[in-house]
Amino acid sequence: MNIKQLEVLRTLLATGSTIAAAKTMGLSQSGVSRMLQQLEQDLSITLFARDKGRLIATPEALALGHDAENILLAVDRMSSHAEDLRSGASGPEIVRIGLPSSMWENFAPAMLVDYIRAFPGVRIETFFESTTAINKLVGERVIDIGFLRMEGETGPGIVVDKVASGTSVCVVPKDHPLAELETISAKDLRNVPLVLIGRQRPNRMALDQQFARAGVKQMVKIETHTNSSACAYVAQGLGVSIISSFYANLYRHLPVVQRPFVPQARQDFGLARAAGFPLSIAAQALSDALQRQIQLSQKIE
Amino acid sequence: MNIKQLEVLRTLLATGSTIAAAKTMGLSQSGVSRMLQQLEQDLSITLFARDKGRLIATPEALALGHDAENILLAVDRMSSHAEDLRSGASGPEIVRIGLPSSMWENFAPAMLVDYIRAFPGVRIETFFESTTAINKLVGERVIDIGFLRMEGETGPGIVVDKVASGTSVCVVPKDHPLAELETISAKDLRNVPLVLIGRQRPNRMALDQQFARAGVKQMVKIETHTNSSACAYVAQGLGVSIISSFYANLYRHLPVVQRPFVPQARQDFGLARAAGFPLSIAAQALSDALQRQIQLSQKIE
DNA sequence: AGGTATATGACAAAATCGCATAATATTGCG
DNA sequence: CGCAATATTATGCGATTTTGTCATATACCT
Repeated sequence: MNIKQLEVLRTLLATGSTIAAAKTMGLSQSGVSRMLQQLEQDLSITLFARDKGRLIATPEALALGHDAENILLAVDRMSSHAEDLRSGASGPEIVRIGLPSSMWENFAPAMLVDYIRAFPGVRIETFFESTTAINKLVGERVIDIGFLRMEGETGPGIVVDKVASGTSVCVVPKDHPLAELETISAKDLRNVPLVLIGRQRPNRMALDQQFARAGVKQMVKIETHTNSSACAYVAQGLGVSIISSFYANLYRHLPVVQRPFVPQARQDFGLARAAGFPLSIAAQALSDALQRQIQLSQKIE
Repeated sequence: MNIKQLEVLRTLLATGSTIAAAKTMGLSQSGVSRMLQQLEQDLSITLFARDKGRLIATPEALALGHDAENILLAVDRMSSHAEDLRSGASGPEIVRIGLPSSMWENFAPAMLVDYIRAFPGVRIETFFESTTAINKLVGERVIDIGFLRMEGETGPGIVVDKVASGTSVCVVPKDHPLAELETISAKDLRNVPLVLIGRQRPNRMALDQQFARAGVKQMVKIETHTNSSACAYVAQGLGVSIISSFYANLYRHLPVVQRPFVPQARQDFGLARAAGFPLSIAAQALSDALQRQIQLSQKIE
């Protein structure tokens, strides 16, 4: 598979014939025909039916044509990006911080109130993203410092300092029968509607295995991808969820309670920055403010 | 530029040398070296500095390496998609919906409570993403339906039906002097700390121009990228923000008020789905539940 | 019969790739 | 300090593969 072949697929879908596609692409008709055949061979799938000497797009062609479009758009973006980098642009000094989406309502505002008191002139940019995205954006120097879950591997050229930890807890509505238990295990969740996050992520797979070992089939009602939405769904009675106590502590204001989910898994959280690039004074101070806010948010009342 | 070259870039960033990259990729060292040179020539940019006979990644390499990764991931997805199409694989039916991050706390849970009452057996997956990301994910068939701002262009092969609208409002803390005004204009925001979103997006650029035309320099204290964090920052007294009334209505529970920001811009919001693929009954019902929840959220009390 | 469209044989040009080697730098040891 | 060993990138060269065109065969429709 190569980029020219994907352009052929896109153009064939748009024009309907090899002759028209050839004209559009500045190639010979036979060249287009060969490239189509080569792409079909590479993908081991028939993209166009040959019906009485004419090409008819198969449903597979339509489906994969979209994938091809995505690839070609990504290629265009890369080319544009390269051009932007060549021409260069710069702005005033700011500090850019990446945080999980769970932190926008209370944690981040409180942290910034604290920070801005001491650094009134600094301009802040906040990104609420997933751990994976923050990892990437720190590596790309789009973000100066980023709070993320430590899940083993970070990108190349990134340093992560551990700043917090948590353990797995089950979050249930305040008035739920399960709220009366001291601890909750997979066995307690038989036939209980679940709201789960992190599908296909390592911690989620470990959780799935805990259920499997307990011989309990998960009754997943809602999959989502943020701790915040999981807590909100629990508060609304849509099910119970299993997340880290670190995040659960950020949602004490919701009508939910948390119980240790046994056996408990541990989660570590860190602050990521690019290796080899010392933080500016402003950025280091924001890092300090973040850690003060972590202390406050995890304090047991 | 070709796919093999992008793999070379990715592998070089990961391994640091042509010898290691060659080993990883099953190529010769000289082949890797040539492909890197060819890619640099194609992009007209230096990706690696040659420092004493060794390659040192430039910032450009790190930035473009992310683009390359996106392309390669898209290629992998296409290959996997082709394989799925060949094998005719299918799983349990679920509905996957994309929503802005602003909706996780109240809107989404309420919508799902409503929906699940009528469709108890359907499994839901929620993605809280930006308009751009939702656009992409709908196009890639990762998301079945996605709520997004209508900003002119959607991806190819996507249909967007308008389902809501809003106007620009200034969100200020309840007890702020500006709360006493009936309407707020750029002139009223001279020397007022601002919390703004959507930097480099079209609507934000239009807003910037409004300030420029009024001769008012923006005192941007915080840049962020979600309506929810903007409202939270305003509630904490970190500044005032200008967002759509549609989103402001989702945060009436915060100690903030909204005033028309004049001259008022209008925003349209739509529900996106893939063109040519009719929604399943379950997906259509979720679309209906979303629109009912929109009616409820925008009701004036 | 003429027009339209795709597929294929033959061939040339371009690109890819590996081998061998040159050039440069670092490291360890006497 | 000098030298050998090792590590790394870049380049000349040749073989192989891929790309792409020309000419033409084949099929279908009017």
